[in-house]
Amino acid sequence: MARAATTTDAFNAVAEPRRRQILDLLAQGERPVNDLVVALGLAQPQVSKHLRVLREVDLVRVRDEGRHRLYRLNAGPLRSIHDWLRKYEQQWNARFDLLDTVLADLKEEEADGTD
Amino acid sequence: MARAATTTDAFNAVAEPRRRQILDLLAQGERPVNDLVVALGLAQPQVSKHLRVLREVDLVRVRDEGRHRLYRLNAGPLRSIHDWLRKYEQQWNARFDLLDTVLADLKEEEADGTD
DNA sequence: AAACCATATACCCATAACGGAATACGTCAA
DNA sequence: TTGACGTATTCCGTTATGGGTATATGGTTT
Repeated sequence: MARAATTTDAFNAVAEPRRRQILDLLAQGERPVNDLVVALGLAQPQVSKHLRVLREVDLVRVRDEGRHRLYRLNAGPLRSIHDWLRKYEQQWNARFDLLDTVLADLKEEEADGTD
Repeated sequence: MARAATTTDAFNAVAEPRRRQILDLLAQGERPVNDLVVALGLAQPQVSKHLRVLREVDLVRVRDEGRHRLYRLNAGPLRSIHDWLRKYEQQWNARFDLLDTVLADLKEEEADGTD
């Protein structure tokens, strides 16, 4: 088997930095493709392809306006990532390693009676 | 160019479900590889390979204990994901779509005077 | 030293990514 | 209708994935 498709879920879709940039831009409001092309400095086909991936995991929605296609953010699927991360929130400060060390030190002192 | 390596950053490392499972297991405490093998129902080499990826992005740390290698979680790098997500937290309820719709409706009514 | 246990690495395969370039499609203007 | 514009799709090449299986490495016990 190969790596899971980028369209599998939000985790995979968002692993690509350009796609995060696109979402960041769309967070400011609806935009046509060409706006994104300019803002990202990417070729238009690549942008369209990234948008397709984002559409497939429902991170963006489209609306046709004449010959333009206006993309907008749909942040909902990001919630699954946030939910998964929640259980780690208390651990990022690496406090636990520190705590371990401190506790070990205390235990030693207590055991050998050193000041 | 191909997809960014899984070892590029936490985003890519964590896109693989098995690796998230591994982190979930390690969240409960330090464990030797074989524990994970049993818990995941995966073959040992695959687990070692996933652990390598997680080590390379510093999401896990290792400690040698005789012939065992005890892996433990290092949640720090997850923070970068959380930080990126933060700007979207207020948008998950899709309230903005709703707002768009309402505003559009109001505009229409205002324009054509139809009740 | 030999046998054994725990883990890591090497090699193979099928799959798909991403960027580039060319082109197809759909809408609007003249 | 023809042409221009905005966007999507197709095809290509390079790269690396993740699982499978075999094997290497390192520590422990006898």
